[in-house]
Amino acid sequence: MLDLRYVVAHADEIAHNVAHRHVAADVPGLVAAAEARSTALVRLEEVRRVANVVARQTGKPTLDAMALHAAVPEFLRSDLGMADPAEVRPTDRPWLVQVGKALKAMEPALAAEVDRLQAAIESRARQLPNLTHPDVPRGASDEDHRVLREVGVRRDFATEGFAPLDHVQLAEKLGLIDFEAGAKVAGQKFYFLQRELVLLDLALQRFAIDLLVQRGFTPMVTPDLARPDILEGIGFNPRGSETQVYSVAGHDLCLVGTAEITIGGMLADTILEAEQLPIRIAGISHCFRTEAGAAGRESRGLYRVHQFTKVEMFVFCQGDLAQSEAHHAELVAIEEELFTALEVPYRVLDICAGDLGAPAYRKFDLEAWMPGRGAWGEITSTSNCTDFQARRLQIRARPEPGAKPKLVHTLNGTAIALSRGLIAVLENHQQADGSIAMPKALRPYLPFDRIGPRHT
RNA sequence: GGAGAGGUGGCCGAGAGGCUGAAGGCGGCGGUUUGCUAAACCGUUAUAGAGGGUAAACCUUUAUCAGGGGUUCGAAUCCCCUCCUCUCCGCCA
Repeated sequence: MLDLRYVVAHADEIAHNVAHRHVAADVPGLVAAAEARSTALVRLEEVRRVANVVARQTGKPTLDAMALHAAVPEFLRSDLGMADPAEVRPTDRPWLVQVGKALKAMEPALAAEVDRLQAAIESRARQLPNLTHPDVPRGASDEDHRVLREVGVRRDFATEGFAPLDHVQLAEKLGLIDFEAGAKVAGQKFYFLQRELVLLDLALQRFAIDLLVQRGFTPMVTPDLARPDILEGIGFNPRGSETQVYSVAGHDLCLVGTAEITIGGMLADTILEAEQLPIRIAGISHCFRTEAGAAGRESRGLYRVHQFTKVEMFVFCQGDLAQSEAHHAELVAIEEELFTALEVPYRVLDICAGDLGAPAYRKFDLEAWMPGRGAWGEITSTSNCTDFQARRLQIRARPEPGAKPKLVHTLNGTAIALSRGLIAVLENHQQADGSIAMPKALRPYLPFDRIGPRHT
């Protein structure tokens, strides 16, 4: 969520940003509603103020006729029978009660008007995405992302003398994934990991966690469910037909799509001290996604599934762009270090404005080369959300001891997703004999250095 | 799932229709005293919003005692609903 006062004061800039991001939002309507609300609110507060004065006077008179008359603004006097000071009876209890009743009767309509305008403001404000980093490329399609660099060497399978298989074929041959059983118990896009792949999955988690702990992250295993207001604070929409989020029937809970939700939520409504920051967390969770509207798209194998495990990085830092951008650069660097160590060729993308998602100020994706598809595929994503999430969640920090709290900046990034990360490792390390060599970096975590080959 | 006890300011803890945004204490901040520390004493110390003020200061004001609704001229206090926390029992990994 953006700062409403900023939006009203910079309506043109916001309108440009909305267009840049290819988002539909009614900025003029928002500004008009904000101004109308301000007027209505002043009126409502005046009525309440007078009601308080009259109630106090009824209980224990302290004002004379002139003072009581003076306490009532012009626009209310005739309605209250106080047009002239002579009509004011400051010690006449029944009279005061009548005045109090008259004031009370006015309140609901005024309050309803304020509420109506407030709702109009909020529904429009919710459509607004975060501001955008000036270097973010324009556009809204996959071709509009900027390729920042390409790292690692893609294997030349022709020279090696065999045609690479995709991970589904590899897993089939080696008995590593059972998609049919997954479909039987839970439906399409669920699966059982089996045999060595389970150990590889755990090894990748440990590998990522160990590296992150070295970098000063606190490891955590986080809840897989969260309340809807936490989801909304992070920028997810738990309701509606297009939602990516599963809700639990009979409970006010949702299955999380990422540990970003719970880690961000854990500090909701908190004021942090300067020395507590930055807080850097490495969270392990399961991730659940409905993939509504994604039917048929890149749906083979593990690429797009309803459930996977993920090691997520999350950072809370002071609400200062220089600091959050430095953390953002570090998150990308860590992602690159992980996949370099896993000997997976990748490229880094600066995601274009139209594809950022509402909370992100800037987003970098890593795409791994996936020989089985003969294409790049997204494996990680890291976003600087500046104060967009912190504002709704009310996460603040004092810039220095005793100073007024300021909204923090939040950042998130994938260390490794145990679905696409598995694809990248399996496909890039397949051998001519049908086995899969394990990257050296994982050897300390595995009781074998290759999976297969299997001869049946 | 069953039973009970609770939710008041940064924390503890009073308050049981009207000068209560809330006693008292702790903690924090400022000051006096002091060779330094400590102690003592004095003062001060919620958040969000609105209006005014060029602005910082400041002034006025609204709301907030878990949340929502109700009674009343007036609610932290009375009534209803919801949520949350804790304890015990059951079940379970």
